[in-house]
Amino acid sequence: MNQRQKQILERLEQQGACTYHELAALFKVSAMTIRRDVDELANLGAATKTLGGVQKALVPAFMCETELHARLNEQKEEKQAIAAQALGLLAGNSTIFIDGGTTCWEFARALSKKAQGLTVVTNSALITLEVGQGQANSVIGIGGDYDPDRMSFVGPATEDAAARYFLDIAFFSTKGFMPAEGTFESAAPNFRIKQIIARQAKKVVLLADHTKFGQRALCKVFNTAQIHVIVTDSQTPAASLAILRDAGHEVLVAPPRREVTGRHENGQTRPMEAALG
Amino acid sequence: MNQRQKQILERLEQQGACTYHELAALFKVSAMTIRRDVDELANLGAATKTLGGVQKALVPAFMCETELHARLNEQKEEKQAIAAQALGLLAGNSTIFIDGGTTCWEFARALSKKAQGLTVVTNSALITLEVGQGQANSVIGIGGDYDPDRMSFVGPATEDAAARYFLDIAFFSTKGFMPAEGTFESAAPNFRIKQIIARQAKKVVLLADHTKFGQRALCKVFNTAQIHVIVTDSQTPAASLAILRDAGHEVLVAPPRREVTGRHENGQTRPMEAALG
DNA sequence: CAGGTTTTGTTATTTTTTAACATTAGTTTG
DNA sequence: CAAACTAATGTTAAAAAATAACAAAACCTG
Repeated sequence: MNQRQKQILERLEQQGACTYHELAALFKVSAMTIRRDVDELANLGAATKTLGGVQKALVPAFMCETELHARLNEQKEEKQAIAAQALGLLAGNSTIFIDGGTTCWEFARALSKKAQGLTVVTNSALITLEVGQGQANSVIGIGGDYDPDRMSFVGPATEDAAARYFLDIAFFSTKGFMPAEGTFESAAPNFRIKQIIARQAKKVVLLADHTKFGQRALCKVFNTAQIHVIVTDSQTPAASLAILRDAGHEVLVAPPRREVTGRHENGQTRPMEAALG
Repeated sequence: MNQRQKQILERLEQQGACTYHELAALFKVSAMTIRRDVDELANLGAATKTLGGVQKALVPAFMCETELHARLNEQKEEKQAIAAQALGLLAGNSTIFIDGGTTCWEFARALSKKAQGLTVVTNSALITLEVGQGQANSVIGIGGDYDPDRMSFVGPATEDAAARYFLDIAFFSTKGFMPAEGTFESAAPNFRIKQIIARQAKKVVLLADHTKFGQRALCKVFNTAQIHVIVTDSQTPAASLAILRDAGHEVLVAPPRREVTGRHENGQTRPMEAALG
């Protein structure tokens, strides 16, 4: 990124938007040059093109550039398939817990569109917003110290608050899952909350796509024995499934999802660029 | 919003982006009609215009179509001016509370850019995200029953959690403010939380633009005597200010914000629209 | 300094946007 | 029920912007 581009961004930060003409005059270069600068900035996601100019990037202020945002899109297909499958476990009027992981986020999205009448407890701010916005289900948020990287609440206050709730079903995602051992997380903050919730839930469900299988991480959260149902996708090795079924666990395998029909195949993350054949 | 517009949004939800031609063919109407539909959607913030078409709004999917979203833009200038002014009340390393109103949201936005090292307690999910994302300040969220209309947590669990925190400064917004009486809210849910927090804060600050003055609403929250500082904008009648100052309150009046220099005078919230003299 | 590369400027072409007006459909009202 | 009005849609022409392709300048680098 050249000097001029940096200055353009600075200006955007103050003004919000500029026309090409304005910038061309300001830097005493041709509009075409500005145009090229802006093209790059837009490609970087640092700014947004408008009709005759540029604008401050309007990506959702939160969840931009976060590492979470990237994770949200990994194995998206599988996660959606798992989410759809897990929906089948819900009965009307249940009280459920949804964990803050990315697989659970897909589950929450699916749920907020399809399910209704549920009471959803969560320590994830993202899931609170997602489910709450749907209006069809009520949400109870567990507060505490906010962890922006996970967009969820952690810490002692969260643990205290979690202890209030006794639920029908608790849905968890995980960093890693060894069928013969249990689930693993890479960081301590949220593992205690998970344990508290699981202990007070009638049914514990684990949502884990095939990439989670065989992965260990820093700390162990659940023994496999604590988990009643495992939902995974079709790419999980049969051997793993067998171990779980032999041990008496209910295992749901989500079928691969159907192809999308439309022609727009790209990822759609930035304006402009669109038409102009 | 007409039927076609709703369908456009649905399609965007799936595809991410469409061209005008595509939509015109799909609905068997002229491109001009689609264009007009999209213009409206873009104005609502429900979608984003691109060069030859539309795109899924980059705004957080939640908080669109909500009545809150609309309120966020009312008196935006004044609110920003007030927010900037209120920033001056902050000392380093304070622990503060920020209320869930829209004025407070502007304050949170300003704060997350300018301030650092603060501990911010809030029962607003929006503010949690906003401030948390900035990384410069830590956030403690107060959980409870989630109220999607306000994007904040309310109810007994929230009240219990609120009772844990003793703060240096608490910032509140309000529905209505009668200088000789106090502040008013239209709904009961959040008034108790405000009272609890205010009781435990060393300093209580009210952020209220001129439109709040002289308005009563369903229930009274604070007596004016409970409020230490009032921050308002320059359009508030001098008589009101006098009453407050005579009663010994600190009153800050935010000066009108300087004009933007470029030609882009609008609030920069949506792409396109920009140039084209 | 010659040769190459990168950056910038110019121009012509295509496409989009806009605005103004014409048309149609839909509603109200006498 | 039709006239009169209103709202929605379609059509067209003019203005502006985007793109692409090429020309010129600035900048290395050997």
